[in-house]
Amino acid sequence: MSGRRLGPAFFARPVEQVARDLLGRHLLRVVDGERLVLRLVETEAYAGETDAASHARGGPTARNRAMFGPPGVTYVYLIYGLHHCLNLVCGPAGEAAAVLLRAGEPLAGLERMAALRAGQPRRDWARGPGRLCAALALDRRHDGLVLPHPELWLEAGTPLPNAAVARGPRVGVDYAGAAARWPWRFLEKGSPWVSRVSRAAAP
DNA sequence: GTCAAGATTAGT
DNA sequence: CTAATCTTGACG
Repeated sequence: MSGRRLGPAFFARPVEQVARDLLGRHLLRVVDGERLVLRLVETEAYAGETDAASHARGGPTARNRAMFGPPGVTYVYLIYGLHHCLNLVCGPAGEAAAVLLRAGEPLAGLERMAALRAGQPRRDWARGPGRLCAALALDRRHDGLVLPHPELWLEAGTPLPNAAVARGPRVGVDYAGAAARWPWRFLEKGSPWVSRVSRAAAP
Protein backbone atom coordinates (compact mmCIF):
# COMPACT_ATOMS: atom_id res chain seq x y z
CA MET A 1 0.00 0.00 0.00
CA SER A 2 0.99 3.60 -0.22
CA GLY A 3 0.99 4.43 3.46
CA ARG A 4 -1.18 5.71 6.26
CA ARG A 5 -4.48 7.48 5.74
CA LEU A 6 -4.32 11.22 6.25
CA GLY A 7 -6.77 12.68 8.77
CA PRO A 8 -7.74 16.05 10.26
CA ALA A 9 -4.24 16.80 11.60
CA PHE A 10 -2.86 16.86 8.06
CA PHE A 11 -5.42 19.44 6.96
CA ALA A 12 -5.39 21.59 10.10
CA ARG A 13 -2.52 23.77 8.81
CA PRO A 14 -2.23 26.94 6.70
CA VAL A 15 -3.93 26.20 3.39
CA GLU A 16 -0.98 27.06 1.12
CA GLN A 17 1.21 24.72 3.18
CA VAL A 18 -1.28 21.87 2.74
CA ALA A 19 -1.63 22.58 -0.98
CA ARG A 20 2.15 22.25 -1.38
CA ASP A 21 2.28 19.12 0.78
CA LEU A 22 -0.50 17.36 -1.17
CA LEU A 23 1.74 16.96 -4.23
CA GLY A 24 2.87 13.34 -4.49
CA ARG A 25 0.16 12.11 -2.12
CA HIS A 26 -2.27 9.42 -3.19
CA LEU A 27 -6.00 10.04 -3.57
CA LEU A 28 -7.98 6.82 -3.25
CA ARG A 29 -11.54 6.23 -4.37
CA VAL A 30 -13.72 3.11 -4.26
CA VAL A 31 -16.33 2.72 -7.03
CA ASP A 32 -18.43 -0.44 -7.06
CA GLY A 33 -15.86 -2.13 -4.83
CA GLU A 34 -12.95 -1.23 -7.08
CA ARG A 35 -10.00 0.88 -5.94
CA LEU A 36 -8.97 3.87 -8.04
CA VAL A 37 -5.71 5.66 -7.22
CA LEU A 38 -4.44 9.05 -8.35
CA ARG A 39 -1.08 10.57 -7.46
CA LEU A 40 -1.68 14.30 -7.05
CA VAL A 41 0.46 16.57 -9.28
CA GLU A 42 -1.39 19.92 -9.23
CA THR A 43 -3.28 21.86 -6.53
CA GLU A 44 -4.47 25.37 -5.74
CA ALA A 45 -4.95 26.99 -2.32
CA TYR A 46 -7.97 29.16 -1.55
CA ALA A 47 -8.31 31.10 1.70
CA GLY A 48 -11.61 32.03 3.34
CA GLU A 49 -13.54 35.28 3.35
CA THR A 50 -10.34 37.37 3.04
CA ASP A 51 -9.53 35.85 -0.39
CA ALA A 52 -11.30 37.64 -3.26
CA ALA A 53 -10.82 34.54 -5.43
CA SER A 54 -12.40 32.12 -2.95
CA HIS A 55 -15.97 30.84 -3.08
CA ALA A 56 -16.08 31.67 0.64
CA ARG A 57 -15.53 35.40 0.00
CA GLY A 58 -19.21 36.25 0.53
CA GLY A 59 -19.78 34.06 3.57
CA PRO A 60 -21.69 30.75 3.73
CA THR A 61 -24.22 29.82 1.03
CA ALA A 62 -26.06 26.62 0.16
CA ARG A 63 -23.25 25.71 -2.24
CA ASN A 64 -20.15 26.50 -0.19
CA ARG A 65 -21.46 25.49 3.26
CA ALA A 66 -18.96 22.61 3.51
CA MET A 67 -16.03 25.05 3.29
CA PHE A 68 -16.95 26.34 6.76
CA GLY A 69 -16.68 22.88 8.27
CA PRO A 70 -13.70 21.27 10.05
CA PRO A 71 -10.39 20.38 8.32
CA GLY A 72 -10.52 17.23 6.20
CA VAL A 73 -14.05 17.77 4.88
CA THR A 74 -14.73 17.67 1.13
CA TYR A 75 -16.18 20.60 -0.81
CA VAL A 76 -17.51 19.54 -4.21
CA TYR A 77 -19.15 22.14 -6.44
CA LEU A 78 -20.64 22.33 -9.91
CA ILE A 79 -19.03 24.88 -12.24
CA TYR A 80 -20.53 26.24 -15.47
CA GLY A 81 -23.44 23.91 -14.87
CA LEU A 82 -21.30 21.11 -16.30
CA HIS A 83 -18.21 20.10 -14.36
CA HIS A 84 -17.54 19.15 -10.76
CA CYS A 85 -14.48 20.20 -8.76
CA LEU A 86 -13.11 18.58 -5.58
CA ASN A 87 -11.68 20.62 -2.70
CA LEU A 88 -10.40 19.64 0.75
CA VAL A 89 -11.09 21.99 3.67
CA CYS A 90 -7.99 23.20 5.57
CA GLY A 91 -7.15 25.21 8.66
CA PRO A 92 -9.43 25.60 11.69
CA ALA A 93 -13.18 25.03 11.37
CA GLY A 94 -14.97 28.18 10.25
CA GLU A 95 -12.01 29.66 8.38
CA ALA A 96 -13.40 28.29 5.08
CA ALA A 97 -10.01 27.69 3.44
CA ALA A 98 -9.70 24.80 0.98
CA VAL A 99 -7.39 23.21 -1.58
CA LEU A 100 -8.67 22.57 -5.11
CA LEU A 101 -7.33 19.28 -6.53
CA ARG A 102 -6.52 20.12 -10.15
CA ALA A 103 -4.75 17.08 -11.59
CA GLY A 104 -3.42 13.60 -10.79
CA GLU A 105 -1.46 10.77 -12.34
CA PRO A 106 -3.52 7.54 -12.50
CA LEU A 107 -1.81 4.66 -10.66
CA ALA A 108 -4.60 2.08 -10.34
CA GLY A 109 -8.09 1.44 -11.67
CA LEU A 110 -7.22 2.68 -15.13
CA GLU A 111 -9.86 0.63 -16.93
CA ARG A 112 -12.59 1.88 -14.63
CA MET A 113 -11.47 5.46 -15.08
CA ALA A 114 -11.47 4.94 -18.83
CA ALA A 115 -15.08 3.77 -18.67
CA LEU A 116 -16.04 6.77 -16.55
CA ARG A 117 -14.27 9.09 -18.96
CA ALA A 118 -16.31 7.58 -21.82
CA GLY A 119 -14.12 7.73 -24.87
CA GLN A 120 -11.58 10.35 -23.87
CA PRO A 121 -7.92 9.76 -24.78
CA ARG A 122 -6.20 7.74 -22.06
CA ARG A 123 -3.70 10.44 -21.17
CA ASP A 124 -6.47 12.89 -20.42
CA TRP A 125 -8.08 10.99 -17.56
CA ALA A 126 -7.25 13.27 -14.69
CA ARG A 127 -5.70 16.40 -16.20
CA GLY A 128 -7.79 19.31 -14.99
CA PRO A 129 -10.15 19.60 -11.99
CA GLY A 130 -13.29 18.71 -13.93
CA ARG A 131 -11.67 15.70 -15.52
CA LEU A 132 -10.34 14.55 -12.16
CA CYS A 133 -13.85 14.41 -10.71
CA ALA A 134 -15.20 12.69 -13.82
CA ALA A 135 -12.50 10.01 -13.62
CA LEU A 136 -13.36 9.33 -9.98
CA ALA A 137 -17.16 9.58 -10.39
CA LEU A 138 -17.40 12.44 -7.90
CA ASP A 139 -20.28 14.93 -7.81
CA ARG A 140 -22.35 17.01 -5.38
CA ARG A 141 -23.36 13.84 -3.53
CA HIS A 142 -19.77 13.72 -2.27
CA ASP A 143 -19.91 17.25 -0.84
CA GLY A 144 -19.32 17.46 2.91
CA LEU A 145 -17.73 14.01 3.39
CA VAL A 146 -15.29 13.65 6.28
CA LEU A 147 -11.87 12.24 5.35
CA PRO A 148 -10.89 9.51 5.71
CA HIS A 149 -14.17 8.19 4.27
CA PRO A 150 -14.76 4.50 3.34
CA GLU A 151 -15.02 5.43 -0.36
CA LEU A 152 -12.65 8.41 -0.51
CA TRP A 153 -9.41 9.06 1.33
CA LEU A 154 -5.80 10.23 1.07
CA GLU A 155 -2.68 8.18 1.76
CA ALA A 156 0.80 9.48 2.53
CA GLY A 157 2.34 8.45 -0.79
CA THR A 158 5.70 10.12 -1.42
CA PRO A 159 5.87 13.89 -0.84
CA LEU A 160 7.78 15.84 -3.49
CA PRO A 161 11.14 17.51 -2.68
CA ASN A 162 11.24 21.28 -3.15
CA ALA A 163 13.32 20.91 -6.30
CA ALA A 164 10.43 19.09 -7.99
CA VAL A 165 7.77 21.70 -7.15
CA ALA A 166 6.82 24.68 -9.31
CA ARG A 167 4.30 27.38 -8.34
CA GLY A 168 2.45 30.18 -10.06
CA PRO A 169 -0.72 32.28 -9.98
CA ARG A 170 -4.11 30.58 -9.75
CA VAL A 171 -6.05 29.88 -12.92
CA GLY A 172 -9.31 31.48 -14.02
CA VAL A 173 -9.61 34.02 -11.20
CA ASP A 174 -8.86 37.27 -13.04
CA TYR A 175 -11.89 38.85 -11.36
CA ALA A 176 -10.09 38.69 -7.99
CA GLY A 177 -7.78 41.69 -8.41
CA ALA A 178 -4.49 41.41 -6.49
CA ALA A 179 -5.46 37.99 -5.12
CA ALA A 180 -5.40 36.66 -8.68
CA ARG A 181 -1.63 37.05 -8.66
CA TRP A 182 -0.91 35.22 -5.41
CA PRO A 183 1.34 32.24 -6.35
CA TRP A 184 -0.98 29.65 -4.82
CA ARG A 185 -0.98 27.07 -7.64
CA PHE A 186 1.43 24.21 -7.01
CA LEU A 187 2.50 21.54 -9.49
CA GLU A 188 5.08 18.88 -10.14
CA LYS A 189 7.77 20.23 -12.47
CA GLY A 190 7.74 18.58 -15.87
CA SER A 191 4.83 16.26 -15.14
CA PRO A 192 2.86 15.26 -18.24
CA TRP A 193 -0.23 14.92 -16.04
CA VAL A 194 -0.75 18.56 -15.03
CA SER A 195 -3.75 20.48 -16.36
CA ARG A 196 -3.82 21.97 -19.84
CA VAL A 197 -3.40 25.53 -18.58
CA SER A 198 -0.36 24.57 -16.51
CA ARG A 199 1.24 22.79 -19.47
CA ALA A 200 0.68 25.84 -21.64
CA ALA A 201 2.27 28.10 -19.01
CA ALA A 202 5.30 25.82 -18.52
CA PRO A 203 8.54 26.58 -20.41
C1' DG B 1 -38.58 38.69 -10.41
C1' DT B 2 -34.30 39.38 -14.26
C1' DC B 3 -29.55 38.77 -15.50
C1' DA B 4 -24.51 38.23 -16.13
C1' DA B 5 -20.60 35.57 -15.07
C1' DG B 6 -18.19 31.77 -13.24
C1' DA B 7 -11.90 27.88 -9.36
C1' DT B 8 -14.01 24.23 -17.10
C1' DT B 9 -13.90 21.44 -21.05
C1' DA B 10 -14.51 19.68 -25.87
C1' DG B 11 -15.02 20.80 -30.37
C1' DT B 12 -14.63 24.41 -34.50
C1' DC C 1 -12.81 31.02 -30.20
C1' DT C 2 -17.30 29.47 -28.46
C1' DA C 3 -21.14 26.60 -26.72
C1' DA C 4 -22.84 23.94 -23.03
C1' DT C 5 -25.79 24.68 -18.62
C1' DC C 6 -26.68 25.49 -13.27
C1' DT C 7 -25.77 28.47 -9.04
C1' DT C 8 -25.06 32.70 -7.17
C1' DG C 9 -25.06 37.65 -6.09
C1' DA C 10 -26.39 42.19 -7.68
C1' DC C 11 -30.18 44.87 -8.68
C1' DG C 12 -35.16 46.49 -8.85
